[in-house]
Amino acid sequence: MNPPIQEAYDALLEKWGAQHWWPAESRLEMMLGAILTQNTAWTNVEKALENLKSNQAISLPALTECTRQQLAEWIRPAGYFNQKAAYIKMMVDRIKTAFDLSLDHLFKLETSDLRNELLSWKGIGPETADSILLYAGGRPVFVVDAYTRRFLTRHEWIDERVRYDEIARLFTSNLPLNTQLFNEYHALIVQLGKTFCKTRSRCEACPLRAFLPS
DNA sequence: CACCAGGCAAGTA
DNA sequence: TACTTGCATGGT
Repeated sequence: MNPPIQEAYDALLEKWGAQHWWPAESRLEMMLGAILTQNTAWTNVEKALENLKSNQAISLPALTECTRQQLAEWIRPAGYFNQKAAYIKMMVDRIKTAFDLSLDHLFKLETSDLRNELLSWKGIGPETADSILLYAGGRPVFVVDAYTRRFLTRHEWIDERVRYDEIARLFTSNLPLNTQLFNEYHALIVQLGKTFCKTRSRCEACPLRAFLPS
């Protein structure tokens, strides 16, 4: 079947309006948040980012100079702090050696080259890479996360074992290739996931209830 | 108490 | 390729 991708977006936007993501003041903060929020509640990420801000640590030079142990302490509330501190350190090292410690240089890469570059960094998988491409790079790339997969399977628009890239293609092939549209759609899916779709029960207030299977 | 949250890497078969 | 496990905090 051909899922009502555009109609679902219209219903979500009607319900909640524009979300204006990503909640970050800079590309670097966005990238840090993308790593910190992996399998982690955003409220915990906010605490970690506050720690970094109060220590003036959201800058490439500061992240280069601090120790991995110090960084791990700052981001402790976000969980997996040893792994994530190592990932952030490796990211900054790579930006230093290959891009002169400049995000401007990094983001000059063409989209598919930039995606491959990000995916080559340990700790950056498809969702994190695509989040950075969309929300820090402004590229028309669709982000697929656990909420996206859940709402699609609940509505029986995909089988449970469909791969990441195929889910992304479901959106990119049924919508205009527009960065702002993909930005809002992903943000609205997260809003949906945080609010509904937590149980299998039908909810009267769900903006997508009209699309649920009978 | 158990379960979950805006994943990913590494190991095994 | 398909599955399993470790990583860790804070809220419900």
